[in-house]
Amino acid sequence: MTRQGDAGLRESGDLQLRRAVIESADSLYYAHGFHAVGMDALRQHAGVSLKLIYRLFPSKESIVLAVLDYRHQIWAGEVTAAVERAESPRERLLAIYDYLAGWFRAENFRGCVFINAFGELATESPAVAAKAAEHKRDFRDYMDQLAVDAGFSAELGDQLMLLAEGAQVTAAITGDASMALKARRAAEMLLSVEEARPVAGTASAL
Amino acid sequence: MTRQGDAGLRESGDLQLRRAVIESADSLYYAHGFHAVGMDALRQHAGVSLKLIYRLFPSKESIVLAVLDYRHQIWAGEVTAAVERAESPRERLLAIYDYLAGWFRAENFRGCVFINAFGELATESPAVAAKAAEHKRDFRDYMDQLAVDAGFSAELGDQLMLLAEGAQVTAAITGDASMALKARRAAEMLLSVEEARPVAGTASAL
DNA sequence: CTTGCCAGAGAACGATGGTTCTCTTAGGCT
DNA sequence: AGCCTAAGAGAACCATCGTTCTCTGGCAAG
Repeated sequence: MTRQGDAGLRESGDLQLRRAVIESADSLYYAHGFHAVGMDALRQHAGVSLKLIYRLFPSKESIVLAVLDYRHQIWAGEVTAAVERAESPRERLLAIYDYLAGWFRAENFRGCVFINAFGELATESPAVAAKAAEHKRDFRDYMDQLAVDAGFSAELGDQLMLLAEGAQVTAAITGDASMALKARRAAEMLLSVEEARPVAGTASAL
Repeated sequence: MTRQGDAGLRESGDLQLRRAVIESADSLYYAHGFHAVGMDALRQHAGVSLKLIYRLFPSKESIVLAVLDYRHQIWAGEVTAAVERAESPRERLLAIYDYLAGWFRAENFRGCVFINAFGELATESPAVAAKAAEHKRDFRDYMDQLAVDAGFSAELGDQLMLLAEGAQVTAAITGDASMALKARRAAEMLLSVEEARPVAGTASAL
């Protein structure tokens, strides 16, 4: 950990530091909003110097983008894990709502960070707007794939996604965690409709 | 329009001015975000002096709250009008999605101002957070009432509301206006389920 | 031990925010 | 006509932001 020329160790140290800064930024930004958390608050919470932060990131915007990447990975990992835990194709499609129910009840729940980031930063940062759009499209594609894999239409995946998004905003704004359950029951009804009238040309034909 | 003591005329003039400022603020805040629009930009767009603005409103926050009130009235009026235009109880429940479809296609569409305001200002302004919550609860109550009036359960109203909210955020972030139609088709399926199995203790029993 | 480099702490800087103040001017009343 | 009020324009004020710079101290190499 000594020589300047030792690129390997320096790089790995930087990666650890980056992660520490990102995790600090993540919790602060999520709790208080992006504008409300200045670089000084981040420096203090992360316990590093401003100089170091600006060696790791060229600007605050790049930290925000890194946080969004970080959150996307966490979200994708946890959602995938919840789905994998489900025991039937039908339960795989409904697992998202149980995951949301647990999340909504967390005491630090403040809605979807991508929706919040879009509302707060989209006009001043096209990069943030693009990241939010990418995240939502990714989630939509995932639900579509899940639906198709279970023998339903891709459109049903879209509909399940809309219910999940609606539950997230409504739970965040009104503070009503029961929205996850309401969304789940709506999803169950949608599944029952397509089960009664199966879609042509899907995996169910195999 | 002359004397200072003429409280009546002074008041009515102030009301007109208030409305002009609120309308300017509304279009600017919606287009660019709340933080991004300073008092000077508002002064310029509204064509009035800063001094006048601060005589009409004690602070920027109060302007934001006034804008939210203004938007809520517009939303409620337009949604109600769209619902009244529908010709069957079933169509009354679905009218919201056609209204959303038209809105999403507007070139200045940037999502629900209450969701955006919540994401941007909730942490620094409890009053804004409360207004957003009030708006969403009002919409939910309205959909619940519509559902009950049409002989469905109030929970179906909640579900229709979640679909509408999901469509708003998803359309705003991804720019995909077809979300309104997807939400409508999901809503139609939910209606068909409850139609097949009517709910006890509703208006249909009368 | 001396020298030189690097990181940390925090001041400094320029921009911008919301809010207030000053100065000027126009107009109605006695 | 002359004053008094009020309004407009915009500078001033103070805080805070993101970003950069300076100063200082410690540690490794020679």
